[in-house]
Amino acid sequence: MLNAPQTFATPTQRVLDWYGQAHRKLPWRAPPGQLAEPYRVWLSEIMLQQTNVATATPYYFNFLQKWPDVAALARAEPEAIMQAWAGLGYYSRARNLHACAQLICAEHGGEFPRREAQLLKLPGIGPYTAAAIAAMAFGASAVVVDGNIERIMTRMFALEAPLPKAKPEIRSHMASLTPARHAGDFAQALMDIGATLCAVKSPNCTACPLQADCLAAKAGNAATYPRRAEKVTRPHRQGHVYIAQKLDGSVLVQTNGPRGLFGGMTCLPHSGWATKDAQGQALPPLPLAWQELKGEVTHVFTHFSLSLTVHSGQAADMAAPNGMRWVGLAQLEFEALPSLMRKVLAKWRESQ
DNA sequence: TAAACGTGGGG
DNA sequence: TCCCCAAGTTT
Repeated sequence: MLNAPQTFATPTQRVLDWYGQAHRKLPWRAPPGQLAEPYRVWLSEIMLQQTNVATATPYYFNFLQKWPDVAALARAEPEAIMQAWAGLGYYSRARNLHACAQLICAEHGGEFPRREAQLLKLPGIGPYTAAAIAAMAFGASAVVVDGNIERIMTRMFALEAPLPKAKPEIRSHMASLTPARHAGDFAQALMDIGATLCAVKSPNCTACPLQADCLAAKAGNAATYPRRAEKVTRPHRQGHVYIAQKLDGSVLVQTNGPRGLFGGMTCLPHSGWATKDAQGQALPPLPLAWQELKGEVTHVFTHFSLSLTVHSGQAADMAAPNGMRWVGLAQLEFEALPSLMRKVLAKWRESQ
Protein backbone atom coordinates (compact mmCIF):
# COMPACT_ATOMS: atom_id res chain seq x y z
CA MET A 1 0.00 0.00 0.00
CA LEU A 2 2.55 2.51 -1.14
CA ASN A 3 1.81 6.09 -2.11
CA ALA A 4 -1.92 5.85 -1.55
CA PRO A 5 -3.59 8.74 -3.31
CA GLN A 6 -5.04 11.45 -1.05
CA THR A 7 -8.55 10.46 -2.05
CA PHE A 8 -8.10 7.04 -0.52
CA ALA A 9 -6.29 8.21 2.56
CA THR A 10 -7.70 7.16 5.90
CA PRO A 11 -9.55 9.70 8.05
CA THR A 12 -6.58 9.66 10.41
CA GLN A 13 -4.16 10.49 7.61
CA ARG A 14 -6.41 13.25 6.32
CA VAL A 15 -6.43 14.80 9.79
CA LEU A 16 -2.63 14.57 10.12
CA ASP A 17 -2.19 16.13 6.68
CA TRP A 18 -4.57 18.93 7.58
CA TYR A 19 -2.63 19.52 10.80
CA GLY A 20 0.61 19.87 8.88
CA GLN A 21 -0.65 22.89 7.00
CA ALA A 22 -3.49 24.36 9.08
CA HIS A 23 -2.51 23.82 12.72
CA ARG A 24 -2.78 26.62 15.25
CA LYS A 25 0.54 27.84 16.58
CA LEU A 26 0.25 27.83 20.36
CA PRO A 27 3.05 28.73 22.79
CA TRP A 28 3.18 25.36 24.54
CA ARG A 29 3.07 23.33 21.36
CA ALA A 30 5.84 21.61 19.41
CA PRO A 31 5.83 21.83 15.60
CA PRO A 32 4.05 18.93 13.87
CA GLY A 33 6.11 15.75 14.06
CA GLN A 34 7.94 16.76 17.23
CA LEU A 35 7.37 16.18 20.93
CA ALA A 36 6.80 19.03 23.39
CA GLU A 37 8.32 19.53 26.85
CA PRO A 38 6.34 17.63 29.49
CA TYR A 39 6.31 20.56 31.91
CA ARG A 40 4.85 22.90 29.31
CA VAL A 41 2.31 20.38 28.12
CA TRP A 42 1.24 19.69 31.69
CA LEU A 43 1.04 23.34 32.72
CA SER A 44 -0.96 24.31 29.65
CA GLU A 45 -3.27 21.31 29.87
CA ILE A 46 -4.17 22.04 33.49
CA MET A 47 -4.84 25.69 32.64
CA LEU A 48 -6.91 24.73 29.61
CA GLN A 49 -9.28 22.50 31.56
CA GLN A 50 -12.70 24.08 30.97
CA THR A 51 -10.88 27.25 29.95
CA ASN A 52 -10.46 29.01 26.60
CA VAL A 53 -7.05 29.32 24.96
CA ALA A 54 -7.27 33.13 24.96
CA THR A 55 -8.01 33.18 28.69
CA ALA A 56 -5.27 30.73 29.66
CA THR A 57 -2.46 32.09 27.48
CA PRO A 58 -1.38 35.12 29.59
CA TYR A 59 -1.45 32.95 32.73
CA TYR A 60 0.71 30.37 30.97
CA PHE A 61 3.37 32.96 30.10
CA ASN A 62 3.32 34.38 33.61
CA PHE A 63 3.74 30.96 35.23
CA LEU A 64 6.50 29.99 32.85
CA GLN A 65 8.36 33.20 33.60
CA LYS A 66 7.96 32.86 37.37
CA TRP A 67 8.54 29.10 37.48
CA PRO A 68 10.43 27.85 34.37
CA ASP A 69 10.44 24.21 35.39
CA VAL A 70 8.75 21.73 37.70
CA ALA A 71 11.45 22.07 40.38
CA ALA A 72 10.95 25.83 40.57
CA LEU A 73 7.21 25.37 40.83
CA ALA A 74 7.62 22.78 43.57
CA ARG A 75 9.71 25.25 45.61
CA ALA A 76 7.18 28.07 45.25
CA GLU A 77 5.08 29.35 48.14
CA PRO A 78 1.50 28.12 47.83
CA GLU A 79 0.25 31.71 48.29
CA ALA A 80 2.33 32.84 45.31
CA ILE A 81 0.78 30.15 43.13
CA MET A 82 -2.75 30.98 44.24
CA GLN A 83 -2.07 34.66 43.61
CA ALA A 84 -0.77 33.92 40.12
CA TRP A 85 -3.81 31.72 39.43
CA ALA A 86 -6.31 34.30 40.72
CA GLY A 87 -8.91 35.06 38.07
CA LEU A 88 -8.50 31.78 36.19
CA GLY A 89 -11.10 29.93 38.26
CA TYR A 90 -11.39 26.32 39.42
CA TYR A 91 -8.82 26.98 42.10
CA SER A 92 -8.36 23.34 43.04
CA ARG A 93 -6.35 23.18 39.82
CA ALA A 94 -3.77 25.53 41.32
CA ARG A 95 -3.58 23.63 44.60
CA ASN A 96 -3.22 20.32 42.75
CA LEU A 97 -0.64 21.87 40.42
CA HIS A 98 1.62 22.60 43.36
CA ALA A 99 0.98 19.23 44.99
CA CYS A 100 1.76 17.51 41.69
CA ALA A 101 5.02 19.42 41.22
CA GLN A 102 6.16 18.56 44.72
CA LEU A 103 5.23 14.91 44.26
CA ILE A 104 7.16 14.71 40.98
CA CYS A 105 10.22 16.18 42.67
CA ALA A 106 9.92 14.04 45.79
CA GLU A 107 9.04 10.70 44.22
CA HIS A 108 9.95 10.84 40.53
CA GLY A 109 13.34 12.54 40.67
CA GLY A 110 11.94 15.73 39.18
CA GLU A 111 10.94 14.00 35.93
CA PHE A 112 7.41 13.46 34.71
CA PRO A 113 6.48 9.79 34.56
CA ARG A 114 6.21 8.68 30.95
CA ARG A 115 3.43 6.16 31.32
CA GLU A 116 -0.20 7.15 31.17
CA ALA A 117 -1.15 4.99 34.16
CA GLN A 118 1.44 6.70 36.33
CA LEU A 119 0.48 10.17 35.17
CA LEU A 120 -3.09 9.33 36.08
CA LYS A 121 -2.11 8.87 39.71
CA LEU A 122 -0.86 12.45 40.05
CA PRO A 123 -3.11 15.10 41.63
CA GLY A 124 -5.08 17.14 39.12
CA ILE A 125 -4.30 14.76 36.27
CA GLY A 126 -7.35 12.84 35.10
CA PRO A 127 -7.97 10.60 32.08
CA TYR A 128 -7.82 13.39 29.53
CA THR A 129 -4.68 15.10 30.82
CA ALA A 130 -2.80 11.84 31.38
CA ALA A 131 -3.44 10.79 27.79
CA ALA A 132 -2.59 14.24 26.45
CA ILE A 133 0.78 14.35 28.24
CA ALA A 134 1.64 10.76 27.29
CA ALA A 135 0.88 11.45 23.64
CA MET A 136 2.16 15.02 23.20
CA ALA A 137 5.26 14.88 25.40
CA PHE A 138 6.26 11.20 25.20
CA GLY A 139 4.91 10.01 21.87
CA ALA A 140 2.63 7.33 23.32
CA SER A 141 -0.30 6.13 21.27
CA ALA A 142 -2.69 7.29 23.99
CA VAL A 143 -6.39 7.77 23.39
CA VAL A 144 -7.08 11.44 24.06
CA VAL A 145 -10.70 12.42 24.61
CA ASP A 146 -11.69 15.98 25.44
CA GLY A 147 -14.83 17.99 24.77
CA ASN A 148 -13.78 18.80 21.19
CA ILE A 149 -13.10 15.19 20.40
CA GLU A 150 -16.39 14.12 21.98
CA ARG A 151 -18.18 16.55 19.71
CA ILE A 152 -16.32 15.36 16.61
CA MET A 153 -16.86 11.66 17.34
CA THR A 154 -20.58 12.08 18.05
CA ARG A 155 -20.93 13.91 14.75
CA MET A 156 -18.77 11.58 12.67
CA PHE A 157 -20.65 8.52 13.88
CA ALA A 158 -24.02 10.19 14.55
CA LEU A 159 -24.06 8.93 18.12
CA GLU A 160 -27.56 9.31 19.50
CA ALA A 161 -26.86 8.47 23.13
CA PRO A 162 -26.73 11.65 25.18
CA LEU A 163 -23.56 12.61 27.02
CA PRO A 164 -22.23 11.35 29.32
CA LYS A 165 -23.75 7.97 28.36
CA ALA A 166 -22.01 8.07 24.97
CA LYS A 167 -18.53 8.33 26.47
CA PRO A 168 -17.53 4.65 26.18
CA GLU A 169 -18.65 4.61 22.55
CA ILE A 170 -16.77 7.84 21.88
CA ARG A 171 -13.59 6.45 23.42
CA SER A 172 -13.87 3.29 21.36
CA HIS A 173 -14.18 5.25 18.10
CA MET A 174 -11.26 7.48 19.08
CA ALA A 175 -9.16 4.41 19.91
CA SER A 176 -9.81 3.01 16.43
CA LEU A 177 -8.71 6.25 14.81
CA THR A 178 -5.65 6.96 16.97
CA PRO A 179 -2.40 6.24 15.08
CA ALA A 180 0.53 4.32 16.53
CA ARG A 181 2.79 7.27 15.80
CA HIS A 182 1.99 10.98 16.03
CA ALA A 183 -0.93 10.36 18.37
CA GLY A 184 -0.17 13.72 19.98
CA ASP A 185 -0.42 15.57 16.68
CA PHE A 186 -3.57 13.65 15.89
CA ALA A 187 -5.24 14.68 19.15
CA GLN A 188 -4.17 18.30 18.77
CA ALA A 189 -5.37 18.29 15.18
CA LEU A 190 -8.81 17.14 16.28
CA MET A 191 -8.87 19.78 19.00
CA ASP A 192 -7.97 22.42 16.41
CA ILE A 193 -10.69 21.14 14.13
CA GLY A 194 -13.10 21.21 17.05
CA ALA A 195 -12.14 24.77 17.91
CA THR A 196 -12.07 26.23 14.42
CA LEU A 197 -14.29 24.08 12.16
CA CYS A 198 -16.40 21.58 14.07
CA ALA A 199 -17.77 24.36 16.28
CA VAL A 200 -20.62 23.93 18.72
CA LYS A 201 -23.01 26.36 17.04
CA SER A 202 -22.33 26.60 13.31
CA PRO A 203 -19.89 23.96 12.10
CA ASN A 204 -17.96 24.69 8.91
CA CYS A 205 -18.27 21.22 7.38
CA THR A 206 -17.20 22.19 3.87
CA ALA A 207 -13.74 23.16 5.15
CA CYS A 208 -13.36 20.05 7.33
CA PRO A 209 -10.93 17.27 6.39
CA LEU A 210 -13.39 14.78 7.91
CA GLN A 211 -16.40 15.86 5.88
CA ALA A 212 -16.37 12.71 3.76
CA ASP A 213 -16.13 10.56 6.89
CA CYS A 214 -18.81 12.33 8.90
CA LEU A 215 -22.37 11.00 9.07
CA ALA A 216 -23.70 14.23 10.55
CA ALA A 217 -22.08 16.30 7.80
CA LYS A 218 -23.74 14.07 5.22
CA ALA A 219 -27.08 14.46 6.99
CA GLY A 220 -26.55 18.19 7.36
CA ASN A 221 -27.33 18.14 11.06
CA ALA A 222 -23.90 18.35 12.66
CA ALA A 223 -24.93 21.17 14.99
CA THR A 224 -27.45 18.88 16.70
CA TYR A 225 -24.62 16.74 18.13
CA PRO A 226 -23.64 15.87 20.74
CA ARG A 227 -26.97 15.00 22.27
CA ARG A 228 -26.98 16.10 25.87
CA ALA A 229 -28.88 15.19 28.99
CA GLU A 230 -31.32 17.86 30.12
CA LYS A 231 -29.67 20.66 31.97
CA VAL A 232 -30.71 21.44 35.52
CA THR A 233 -31.90 24.93 36.35
CA ARG A 234 -29.35 27.00 38.21
CA PRO A 235 -30.45 27.98 41.73
CA HIS A 236 -30.03 31.53 42.97
CA ARG A 237 -28.36 32.38 46.24
CA GLN A 238 -27.82 35.54 48.23
CA GLY A 239 -25.28 36.73 50.73
CA HIS A 240 -23.57 39.67 52.40
CA VAL A 241 -19.98 40.80 52.08
CA TYR A 242 -18.23 43.24 54.42
CA ILE A 243 -15.49 45.75 53.68
CA ALA A 244 -14.04 46.99 56.94
CA GLN A 245 -11.42 49.70 56.57
CA LYS A 246 -9.11 51.20 59.15
CA LEU A 247 -7.92 54.82 59.15
CA ASP A 248 -4.62 53.73 57.57
CA GLY A 249 -6.62 52.39 54.64
CA SER A 250 -6.12 48.70 55.31
CA VAL A 251 -8.96 46.30 54.70
CA LEU A 252 -10.05 43.15 56.53
CA VAL A 253 -9.61 39.85 54.64
CA GLN A 254 -9.50 36.14 55.33
CA THR A 255 -7.78 33.21 53.65
CA ASN A 256 -10.00 30.24 52.90
CA GLY A 257 -9.18 26.68 53.85
CA PRO A 258 -7.97 24.40 51.08
CA ARG A 259 -11.30 22.89 50.07
CA GLY A 260 -14.56 24.09 48.61
CA LEU A 261 -15.43 27.22 46.68
CA PHE A 262 -12.47 29.61 46.52
CA GLY A 263 -10.38 27.15 48.53
CA GLY A 264 -6.97 28.59 49.35
CA MET A 265 -7.99 32.01 48.08
CA THR A 266 -8.28 35.38 49.82
CA CYS A 267 -11.81 36.68 50.40
CA LEU A 268 -13.49 39.60 52.08
CA PRO A 269 -15.45 38.55 55.17
CA HIS A 270 -18.88 37.36 54.09
CA SER A 271 -22.04 35.74 55.37
CA GLY A 272 -21.58 32.56 53.39
CA TRP A 273 -23.77 31.30 50.60
CA ALA A 274 -22.98 27.63 50.45
CA THR A 275 -26.21 26.34 51.96
CA LYS A 276 -29.79 27.45 51.60
CA ASP A 277 -30.02 28.06 55.35
CA ALA A 278 -27.07 30.42 55.45
CA GLN A 279 -28.09 32.59 52.57
CA GLY A 280 -29.05 36.18 53.19
CA GLN A 281 -28.28 36.18 56.90
CA ALA A 282 -26.23 39.26 57.73
CA LEU A 283 -23.31 38.36 59.99
CA PRO A 284 -20.78 41.19 60.23
CA PRO A 285 -17.22 40.24 61.23
CA LEU A 286 -16.94 43.28 63.54
CA PRO A 287 -19.43 45.46 65.41
CA LEU A 288 -19.19 48.57 63.26
CA ALA A 289 -21.65 51.13 61.97
CA TRP A 290 -22.06 49.33 58.67
CA GLN A 291 -23.36 51.10 55.61
CA GLU A 292 -25.07 49.21 52.85
CA LEU A 293 -23.92 50.04 49.34
CA LYS A 294 -26.63 50.71 46.81
CA GLY A 295 -27.15 47.89 44.33
CA GLU A 296 -25.94 44.32 44.62
CA VAL A 297 -22.99 42.53 43.06
CA THR A 298 -24.14 39.59 40.98
CA HIS A 299 -22.05 36.66 39.84
CA VAL A 300 -22.82 33.47 37.98
CA PHE A 301 -21.08 30.23 38.86
CA THR A 302 -21.48 26.93 37.09
CA HIS A 303 -23.93 25.56 39.64
CA PHE A 304 -25.59 28.65 41.12
CA SER A 305 -25.96 32.38 40.68
CA LEU A 306 -25.28 34.79 43.50
CA SER A 307 -26.37 38.26 44.60
CA LEU A 308 -24.14 39.91 47.15
CA THR A 309 -25.09 42.90 49.29
CA VAL A 310 -21.97 44.93 50.01
CA HIS A 311 -21.49 46.62 53.39
CA SER A 312 -18.75 49.08 54.26
CA GLY A 313 -17.60 50.18 57.69
CA GLN A 314 -14.91 52.35 59.29
CA ALA A 315 -12.89 50.53 61.93
CA ALA A 316 -10.75 51.92 64.72
CA ASP A 317 -7.19 50.63 65.06
CA MET A 318 -8.29 47.24 66.30
CA ALA A 319 -6.94 43.71 66.00
CA ALA A 320 -8.32 41.50 63.27
CA PRO A 321 -10.76 38.82 64.43
CA ASN A 322 -9.57 35.24 64.55
CA GLY A 323 -8.62 33.90 61.14
CA MET A 324 -8.66 37.35 59.56
CA ARG A 325 -6.01 40.00 58.89
CA TRP A 326 -5.68 43.60 57.81
CA VAL A 327 -4.18 44.17 54.39
CA GLY A 328 -2.92 47.53 53.16
CA LEU A 329 -4.82 48.95 50.22
CA ALA A 330 -1.75 48.83 48.00
CA GLN A 331 -1.10 45.21 48.96
CA LEU A 332 -4.62 44.11 48.08
CA GLU A 333 -3.81 43.64 44.41
CA PHE A 334 -1.12 41.12 45.34
CA GLU A 335 -3.59 38.97 47.24
CA ALA A 336 -5.07 35.80 45.73
CA LEU A 337 -8.43 37.46 45.17
CA PRO A 338 -10.93 35.63 42.97
CA SER A 339 -12.76 37.64 40.35
CA LEU A 340 -15.90 37.89 42.47
CA MET A 341 -13.98 39.64 45.25
CA ARG A 342 -12.31 41.98 42.78
CA LYS A 343 -15.74 42.79 41.47
CA VAL A 344 -16.94 43.62 44.99
CA LEU A 345 -13.90 45.81 45.63
CA ALA A 346 -14.41 47.62 42.33
CA LYS A 347 -17.97 48.46 43.31
CA TRP A 348 -16.82 49.67 46.71
CA ARG A 349 -14.12 51.93 45.23
CA GLU A 350 -16.58 53.41 42.81
CA SER A 351 -18.91 54.21 45.73
CA GLN A 352 -16.19 56.01 47.73
C1' DT B 1 -23.32 8.64 39.43
C1' DA B 2 -23.94 13.23 40.06
C1' DA B 3 -22.75 17.37 42.08
C1' DA B 4 -19.15 20.70 43.09
C1' DC B 5 -16.03 23.60 41.20
C1' DG B 6 -14.99 29.95 38.11
C1' DT B 7 -14.73 32.82 34.65
C1' DG B 8 -15.23 35.50 30.44
C1' DG B 9 -16.56 35.54 25.69
C1' DG B 10 -19.85 34.78 21.95
C1' DG B 11 -24.37 34.42 19.77
C1' DT C 1 -29.98 40.48 28.47
C1' DC C 2 -29.59 35.82 28.84
C1' DC C 3 -27.98 31.44 27.79
C1' DC C 4 -24.38 28.43 26.43
C1' DC C 5 -20.25 26.58 27.39
C1' DA C 6 -14.40 25.86 26.94
C1' DA C 7 -8.19 21.28 26.15
C1' DG C 8 -11.96 18.07 33.19
C1' DT C 9 -11.04 16.42 37.91
C1' DT C 10 -12.45 15.24 42.38
C1' DT C 11 -15.43 13.38 45.74
